Amino acid sequence: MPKVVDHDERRTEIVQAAGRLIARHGLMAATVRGIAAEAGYSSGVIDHYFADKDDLLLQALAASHRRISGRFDEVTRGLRGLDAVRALLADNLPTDATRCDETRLEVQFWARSLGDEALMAVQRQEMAGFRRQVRRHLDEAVADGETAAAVDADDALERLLALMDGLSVRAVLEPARLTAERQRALLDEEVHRLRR
Amino acid sequence: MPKVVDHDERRTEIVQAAGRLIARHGLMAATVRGIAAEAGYSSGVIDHYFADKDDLLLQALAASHRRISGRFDEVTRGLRGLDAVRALLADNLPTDATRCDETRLEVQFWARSLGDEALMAVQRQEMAGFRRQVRRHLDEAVADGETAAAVDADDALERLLALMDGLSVRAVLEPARLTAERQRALLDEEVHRLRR
Amino acid sequence: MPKVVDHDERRTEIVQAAGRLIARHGLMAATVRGIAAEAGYSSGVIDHYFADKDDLLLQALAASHRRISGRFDEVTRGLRGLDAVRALLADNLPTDATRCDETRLEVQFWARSLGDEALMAVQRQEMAGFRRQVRRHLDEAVADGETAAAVDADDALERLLALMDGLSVRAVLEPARLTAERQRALLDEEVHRLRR
Amino acid sequence: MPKVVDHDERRTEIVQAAGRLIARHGLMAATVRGIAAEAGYSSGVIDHYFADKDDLLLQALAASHRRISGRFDEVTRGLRGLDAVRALLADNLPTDATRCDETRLEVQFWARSLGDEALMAVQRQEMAGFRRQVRRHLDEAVADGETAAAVDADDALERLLALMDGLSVRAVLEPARLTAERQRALLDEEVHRLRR
DNA sequence: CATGAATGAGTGTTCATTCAT
DNA sequence: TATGAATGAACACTCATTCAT
Repeated sequence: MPKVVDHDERRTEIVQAAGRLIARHGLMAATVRGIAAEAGYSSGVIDHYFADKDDLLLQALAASHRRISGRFDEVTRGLRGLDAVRALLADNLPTDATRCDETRLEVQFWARSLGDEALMAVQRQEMAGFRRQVRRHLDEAVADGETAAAVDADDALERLLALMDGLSVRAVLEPARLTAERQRALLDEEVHRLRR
Repeated sequence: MPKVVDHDERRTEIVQAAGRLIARHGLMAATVRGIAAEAGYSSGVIDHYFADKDDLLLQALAASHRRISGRFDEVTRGLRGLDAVRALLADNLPTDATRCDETRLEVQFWARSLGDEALMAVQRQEMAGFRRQVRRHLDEAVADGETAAAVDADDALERLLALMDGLSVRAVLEPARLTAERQRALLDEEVHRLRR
Repeated sequence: MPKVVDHDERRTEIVQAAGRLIARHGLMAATVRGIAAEAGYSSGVIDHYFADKDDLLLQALAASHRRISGRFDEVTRGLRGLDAVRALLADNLPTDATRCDETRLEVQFWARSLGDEALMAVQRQEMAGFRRQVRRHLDEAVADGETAAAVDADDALERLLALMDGLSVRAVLEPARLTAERQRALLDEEVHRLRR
Repeated sequence: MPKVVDHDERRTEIVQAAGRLIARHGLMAATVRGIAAEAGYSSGVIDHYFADKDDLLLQALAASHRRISGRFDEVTRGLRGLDAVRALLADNLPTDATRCDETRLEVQFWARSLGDEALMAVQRQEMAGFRRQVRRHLDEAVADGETAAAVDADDALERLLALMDGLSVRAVLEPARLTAERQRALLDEEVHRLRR
């Protein structure tokens, strides 16, 4: 009778351990041994649950993205149009420990993607998903007549996403200068400008 | 009479080779052997010109920053206020091969800085320098009565820099979506909004 | 169930391999790769059992010293006073293959200690331990009235230890000239002179 | 017209620089670059005056031995028999900075010789020369009726040399414990015992 | 004659990977 | 299933050596 182990649960444990390490010390410091130790296992266990290290890292990225998108319904509940847009973008800013970890992890993978085509392809898919979400709510705003006539949805979307990413990266590089409140205020102001 | 070699020129040669490798394949792929080979030398040559790999990498970052700031005078020549602000920010966008390399390299060092306090300190200093430059021209704009009354210079500065960084990172991650023209148009629009 | 390996036994195995290499070809020739090969393993195995090469080398020295002091009880069993002194000193002379290796290893570490303060400190502690052992038996001899009245224990101790070291180093440098018998005879004569 | 350089003088300069480095920091730390720098030259100069590094090191050893034997006439002037023996041996003890350097260098080469047959052969020749010197004076002592009847010249010689080497190595390993006076006193006592 | 640029083999070390248990 | 022993390639770095100038 084999030992009963919840395979998925174990994978999740390890993936989260990897995520913590990447977020806190960077991809360079995220060794197989380190990740296994962080998860409370020995290094060999990685072999059971992942094809190789790249597989594990990719799953750590996917898990972070899943966690983020898992909050979408919650943060946009009852909202539509610009309010929903603002909620989505604000939720992505590194305004607390969890979101800082997410941003820091994201920046690590941005860097790695630039030298890894396969990873880049994954990243683009993930980004496209988020873009569609925001776009949908932006279209609602236009349809609802919430936005000024001069507002071009394509431009607005692109600028908002860029602002979100720019604020995110600067906030994790200089947390002292960009407090959570400041980040939100700067983003809110940008959204506010779209209103008629 | 010793072999005639311009020490600084050779350093520059190697630093640029390092820069190319970092920009194209990432810091992870930038090995001492690889950099030496890219420069056309054997690995041992690094020992002559740099204290260690970290020294070389730091100089590659510094060289990229020097190159960027070396263009400041040129791009802002004859300009002041918002025109100068726009020129500075636009010059930093990855709108051509050179600037793409600069941005890609920068993203690599962002990631590494998040796990390396010493590097982070260097990065912050460098960022502060650029910030001051932009700020100076923004203050000119305010002094010249170029900006709308409601414009807060601190907020404007922060948002512009965030937008620049966000556009930059998005552009190198998805060059097909964010053409040079698009980047500049989005930035220009943001600057334009500051005007009275 | 993990692969069953006696961790300490494996360490000992590698430490002994290191000891052999050091004794036979010197510290300079004792590379990590060479030691691992001598032990019958690949180079990476060192990483499992030792913090670094210095740790391994230090353990090789400590093991040699432990081996030597492990014989103390045996060689002095039933002896006291000058007989015990002679037994201790004679046991340290390079009079057989094992003791030659021990002496050759010791000379390697003498040399290294002269350029390495940390190692020197370790060496001095170890030497002090042996000195105390001999001293204890010398004091017995004095207390038992075994020694001549003119004998100063401090001087006798120092001269005996110096003679032992001098014979040892000469014997490994010129094994043909200083046979085991000769070494013992020279030492015995020196001990004999202490008697009343 | 070629630059006029005293070839031998330059060699001597470099050899002495090597000797200083070996004595102070050990053979391991005596790099070609370091030796050249200590001598005030660039590393390439070694190539002009020495076949290779081993050649240079060997000459550093030879120079130290020449220096020592160069003092023989002086220290034995007007002396014969046991007085000359004592003078020769005492002159070899590490009783001042110069002689400490000589001893420290010697210990380095003892260690290296144990793993290098060619060097060992050289060392044995050098040691034989010193041995003959001491032996000659010891024979004088016997011929002069200076020694006790029971004294065997072979044994006495061997023990004196061993004592000298043992005191030397212990003195450089623990300079605080074995002062110059102590070394000389211990040696004198041993010589004294030979007298009738 | 002297320099120091350049080489490349060798070093200690790290680490993803494999696999017997 | 989980361990951690073992591997071996890759890494940064050191250094004796060569040689154009």
